[in-house]
Amino acid sequence: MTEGTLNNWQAVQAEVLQRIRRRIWKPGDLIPNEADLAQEFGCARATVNRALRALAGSGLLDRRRRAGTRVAIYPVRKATLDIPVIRHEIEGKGQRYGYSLLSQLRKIPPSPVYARMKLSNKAKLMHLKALHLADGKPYLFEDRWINIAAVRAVTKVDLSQQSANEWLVENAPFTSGDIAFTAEAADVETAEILHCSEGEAIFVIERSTWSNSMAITFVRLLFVPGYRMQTEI
Amino acid sequence: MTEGTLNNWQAVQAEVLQRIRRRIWKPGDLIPNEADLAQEFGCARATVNRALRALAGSGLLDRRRRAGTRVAIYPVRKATLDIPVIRHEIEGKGQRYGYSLLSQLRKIPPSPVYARMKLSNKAKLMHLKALHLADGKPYLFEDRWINIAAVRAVTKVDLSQQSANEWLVENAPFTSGDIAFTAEAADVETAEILHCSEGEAIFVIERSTWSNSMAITFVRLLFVPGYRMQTEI
DNA sequence: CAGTGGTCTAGACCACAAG
DNA sequence: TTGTGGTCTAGACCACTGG
Repeated sequence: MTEGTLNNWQAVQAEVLQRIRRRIWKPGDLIPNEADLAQEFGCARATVNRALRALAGSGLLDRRRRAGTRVAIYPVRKATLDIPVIRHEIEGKGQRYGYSLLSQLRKIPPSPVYARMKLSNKAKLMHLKALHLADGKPYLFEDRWINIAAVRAVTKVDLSQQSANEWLVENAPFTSGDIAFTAEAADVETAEILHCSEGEAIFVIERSTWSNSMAITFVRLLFVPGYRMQTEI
Repeated sequence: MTEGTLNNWQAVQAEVLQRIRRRIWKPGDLIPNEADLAQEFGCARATVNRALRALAGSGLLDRRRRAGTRVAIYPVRKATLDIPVIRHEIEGKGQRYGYSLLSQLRKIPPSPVYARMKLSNKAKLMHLKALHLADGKPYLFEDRWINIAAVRAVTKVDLSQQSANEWLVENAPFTSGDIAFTAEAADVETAEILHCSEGEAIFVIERSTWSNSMAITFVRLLFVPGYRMQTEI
């Protein structure tokens, strides 16, 4: 048993982690309450609280008022993905960024797009296709729909110079969104744009965003074959 | 301007968010320091601190000692993915879970696997192949390497009954790991196991975990075509 | 050097939910 | 009802880093 006091929340967190890993506290076990731990560790309850709250946030503990704190039976691991602006992602790898607007027009989208954006009325949206390049080579094909009603200013922007991605990030903050990841076979158009073969496996990110339940945009990002999205857990 | 005091951190967070969204504080702007905001909001500095810390955590603010707090120029969005135990993921959709161990043997892995696990010496590892089913249909093909030296007890477990996934979660806690997502074309073996066609686009998760820099396991999860990983942001 | 965020403390009250 | 975590407060000291 370690003697001495744990005088910061990281130390408390580390000690609790140890006890979970060494199975002193096993999955499903109820651990002592904050006040008792504070006394044992020789620190304030707020310090224990912060440590335990952090561990609960990363899925290792389950905490409920009155019921106390338990070691999670199945620690649901949480991976945090950073969704950077594409230009930054490319420049971050030390590559030269390129951008090319392929088409821009207003039209009524197919119903799957409506569904994803949770729109009901059949208004025209702005439809963009663009290609992002890394060191001059195709990197990502962007297929985007923008709800003009939600972000009128977009009609006055020259999207052949600044990508819709960046413009929206800076000018159309969203309050909620959802994101999905899939693998798809490249269709003819995608294959041509990304300089790959039809049918190749493409990593796809689909993202929708809303501002107070008003749809802003829906975008499909189709990455060049071999793309790898990576993070730490 | 809202009158009255903001007496909890969520309210402070909401107010700060408003000011960012209404562009009262623009990207790049230095915002008032914690003490000033506490006075303005009529709450303790700790309350402001917690609100701002949370916003910084979600990428909307950049905070540095002495330099102060700025509105992030490019709010790097963070998506949090839950990595559940596979059985729970399937049962959570209301489907019946099935599991089948396809093969289990000890052998020396190919060097790409060594690289991923950051192993140097050429010891034998345990190699598992297993199929997870949802309502009796193939859902996920698991191809896993386990470092026996790191988790000896695994040799005594009957992995045809309990999936390695679940056993490891409960018995081999890790301290760090990394995870990657890609799209790949199904090879012959995968196609056969997942009952799909060779060359179909497969969503793949690769995960490695370590316990204090000792490699525990490396696993490739190959999902049936059409799989969609989704989350909110 | 000095101003900023990072954290701790001791005490207090509150919100929730299990019994 | 009552024990638990959730949070706030006022004050304090510290760590970092920009000028």
